[in-house]
Amino acid sequence: MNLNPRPLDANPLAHDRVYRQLRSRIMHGDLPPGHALTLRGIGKEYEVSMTPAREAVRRLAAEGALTMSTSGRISTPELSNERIEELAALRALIEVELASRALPRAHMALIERLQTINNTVSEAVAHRDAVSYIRSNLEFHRTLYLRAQAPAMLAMAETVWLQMGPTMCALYGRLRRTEPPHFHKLIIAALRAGDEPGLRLAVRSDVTQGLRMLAT
Amino acid sequence: MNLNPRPLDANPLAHDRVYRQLRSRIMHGDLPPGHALTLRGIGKEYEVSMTPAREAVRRLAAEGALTMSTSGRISTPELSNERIEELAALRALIEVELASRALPRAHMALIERLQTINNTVSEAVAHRDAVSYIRSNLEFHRTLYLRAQAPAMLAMAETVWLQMGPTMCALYGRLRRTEPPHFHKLIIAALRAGDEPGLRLAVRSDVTQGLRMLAT
DNA sequence: GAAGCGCCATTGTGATCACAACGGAAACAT
DNA sequence: ATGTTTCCGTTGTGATCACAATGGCGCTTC
Repeated sequence: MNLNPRPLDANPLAHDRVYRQLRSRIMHGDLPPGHALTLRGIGKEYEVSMTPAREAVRRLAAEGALTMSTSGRISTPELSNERIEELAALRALIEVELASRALPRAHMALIERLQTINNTVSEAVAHRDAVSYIRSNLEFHRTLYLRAQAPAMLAMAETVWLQMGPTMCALYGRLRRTEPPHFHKLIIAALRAGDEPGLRLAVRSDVTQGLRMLAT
Repeated sequence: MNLNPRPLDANPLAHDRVYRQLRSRIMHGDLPPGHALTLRGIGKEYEVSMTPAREAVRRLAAEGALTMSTSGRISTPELSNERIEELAALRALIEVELASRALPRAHMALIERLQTINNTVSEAVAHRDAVSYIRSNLEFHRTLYLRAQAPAMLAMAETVWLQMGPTMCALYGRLRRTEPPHFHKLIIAALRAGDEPGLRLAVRSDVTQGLRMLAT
């Protein structure tokens, strides 16, 4: 019998560890757009050789989280306004569907968890903590969408988040206003009421609102 | 001045060449679901070492075109019915949007090209040529969506096609009926008439029709 | 005949190295 | 001062190798 020789939650593979840590940094806005990376630099930072670093970079590049110049140089993407609009439209399409699918499965415990996460979002906004804001905002959305039981769709949504990570970094770095997350409250209210059209509108508004700030 | 030392359309990089050829084979249904691949086998087939083969495989795995077992074994994905339903829903969401964005830019030359491609689709169906059918069907959709000028959305749509490639292979391999592509004609008619709601419905129907056949 | 067991060829992983191309800066010329 | 050229350090690419884990196959046993 297979006595679980590998603890699935603690994968020791180097390339996977590098991938996950880099991905987290990019998605959460640690790296500004156009930031250059090198395979040897990544390898040194995570104490691995070039090989796993290359695999992690290649994987992230395939997801659009990193771009490679024609000569192979690695950097975070600098998105054009047209591409930002596209990604926002994709967020709206996919996340509205995910929210809609999560609605019938949303019970009280989930709504309370969202409430708690949203308090963290509010605190982050009040303290002008950009990193904490991005992280808790994504956690809010992911917690809701996990209930949709649609892993392929969720993966697509996360890919879009990943691509927008550096741009979000640049945005919230120069953002000074402190606004409470109004649309999150609408989302929670629609969930409580079981109001599907209202939920779709609230999610769409929340996603689109971010776009307006990104338009340069 | 830079005298274009590298012809961009003839990239000699080995890993990219392997990636493109494998991707094409997968998307066009050359490989059945669950088909196993090995790095050394790929390297031998394309006359490269394991390193470029690994990069190509890693990239395809990141796009969902290949799956890797916990021990790293490589194979084409065997999709569950739930995942097929998800992917079909994603196709509907994204492709309807792409078609809608292409509509205002669709001029007569494009419609005639679609007509020509659709004739090839019909011939493939009549001859029960599964490979030709999948290829020309994808070309039909891609030709339309290219007009949307939305590369990020098109990339997402192609990623979904890629994930469904092996499943389509299994489906059309055992499909015996010969049906003319009815919804393609509706799409062309809606394009001619500038009928946006009709176009959305036709694209959604065309995508969903495939799902019904895939449901086991 | 079927289930359990052990062995070994096969496979992915990661490190290292040689190499060619790129990019930036310094040096030069105008 | 500006534009050009040269040059070298840096970077990605691909090949090769050692290694550990895996999984299939044949053998054993009941």
